[in-house]
Amino acid sequence: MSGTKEHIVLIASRLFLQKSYKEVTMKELVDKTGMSKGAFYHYFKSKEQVFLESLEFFHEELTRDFSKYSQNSLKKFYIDYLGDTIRLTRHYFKHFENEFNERDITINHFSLVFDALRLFPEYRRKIEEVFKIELKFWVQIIKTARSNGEIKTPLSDVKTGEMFIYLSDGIGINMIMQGVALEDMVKQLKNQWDALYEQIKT
Amino acid sequence: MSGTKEHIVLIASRLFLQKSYKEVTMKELVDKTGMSKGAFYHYFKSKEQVFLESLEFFHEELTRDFSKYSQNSLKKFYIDYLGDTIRLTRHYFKHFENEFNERDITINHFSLVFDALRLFPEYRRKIEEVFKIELKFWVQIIKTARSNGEIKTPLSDVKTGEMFIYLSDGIGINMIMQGVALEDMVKQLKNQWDALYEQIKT
DNA sequence: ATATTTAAACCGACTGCCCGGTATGTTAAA
DNA sequence: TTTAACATACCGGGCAGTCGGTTTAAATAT
Repeated sequence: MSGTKEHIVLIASRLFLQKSYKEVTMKELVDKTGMSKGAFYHYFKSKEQVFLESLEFFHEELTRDFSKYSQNSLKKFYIDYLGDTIRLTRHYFKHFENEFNERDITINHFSLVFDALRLFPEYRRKIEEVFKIELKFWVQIIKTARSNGEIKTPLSDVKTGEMFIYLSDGIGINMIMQGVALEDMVKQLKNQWDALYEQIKT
Repeated sequence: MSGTKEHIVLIASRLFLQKSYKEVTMKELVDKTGMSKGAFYHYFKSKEQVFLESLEFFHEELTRDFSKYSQNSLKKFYIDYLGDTIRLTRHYFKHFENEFNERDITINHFSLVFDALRLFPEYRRKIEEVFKIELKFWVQIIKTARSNGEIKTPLSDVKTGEMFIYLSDGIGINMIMQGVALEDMVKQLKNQWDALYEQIKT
C-alpha cells in the first residue's frame, strides 16, 4: 500500500475516474504523484499499463462480497447493499484523506469503463462476468424471499433481479449527470428499491 | 441537410458518439468529411465549436415529442415510446445509409454527455431540463392511468415515473457496455417495462 | 565494523511526432 | 469585381516515450 507503485496507481485511478483516458497526461500523472518521468517509467512501461493497473485496482477496491449480505431477507439484502456502497466508497476516498473529500469531485466509473472498453475490447467479458455474478446473488435472495413468503410476484426471479440492478445503474448514471453526492445517490436508490419492494412484498 | 456545414456536423456527431472528445482529431474530422483543413475552419472556428454543434444536432435528432404518444393509456404510452426509440435511431442512421448499418458501431450517448459536461459544465442544466420534461410526461400519463383505473399502486406518480426512466437508463447503459444492438436493447426494455406494468396494473 | 560492489530507484533534458490552429493563397460563383 | 468556398503548407506547443546519468541502499567481501 505504501509502495511507490501503489501510490502511483492510487493517484492514477482517481484521475482516470475524473477524466477521460486522453485527458489525463503523463505530465499530470508525474506532477500529481510527485515523481520524475524517469522514475515513473521505471515502474510502468506505458501510459496504457498505468491505466490497466488503475482499472484493476479500481475493481479490487470496489468489488462487493455479496456473500456477506443477508441471505434470508431481500429487504435486508438490499439494505446491506446500500450500506456497503457507502462503506466501499468511503474506504476508497480515505486514501486521499487530506487532499479533498468525496463531495468535491465527481467520480464517474461509467466513463472509466467506456475508456477501458475502447482500449481493451476484451474487457467486455469482465463486465459481463461482474454482471452475471451480481445477478446470481440477486436471483438467489429473491428465490429465498419468495419461498420465505417475504415477497409474492408474478415476475420471474431473473427479471426481478435485473430490475433491481437496472434501477441501480439508471439512478447511478442520472446522479452522476446531475452531480449529486454519494449520500444523496444512495438515498435516492433506497427510495426506488423501497418502492419496488413495496410492490412485490407479500 | 445537404449543405457542407450540415454534412460536417453529421459526420462529427457520429464520431463524437463513438469516441471521446480528445480521441477525435481534427485530422480525422477533415479526412472523414472529405474536406480540407481550410474549408473546415471556414465553417467552424474551433474543434470545440464542432463538438458543440454536433451536440446540438444530436439533441435535435433524438429529442422526443412526448405529446405524440398516447395520452390515455400508460401501456400504449410506453409502447409508443419504444417504437419512437427505434424510429428516431433509424432516422439518424439513415444519414449514413451506404457507409454502415446500426449494428456495426456502438453509439454511446452517455459518453457524449460526459464529454459535454466536462467541456461545458453548464450543460448540466440542459440535462436536468430534459429529465424534468420527460418525467412530467410520465407523471401525467401515470396520473391519467390511475384515474382511468388502468393501474393501481401505493407508489406516488413521481416515484413510478422515475422508475420507468431509471429502468430505461439502466438498461441503456448495460446494453451499451455489453455491445447489444438497438433492437435487442428495445426488446429488453420492453420486457422490463412490461414487468413493471404487470406489477402496477389493476 | 568497514569497505566494495551491484542493482534498484530515481532524475530531467531531450526527441520526434502529432495536435489544434493559422496564413496565404486559388477557385468558383454571384 | 467582389466574396464565399475551398486548398495546402506551415507553426508552436504539448504529447508519450527515451536516454544517459546520479543517488540510494542493500548485499557481499575484507
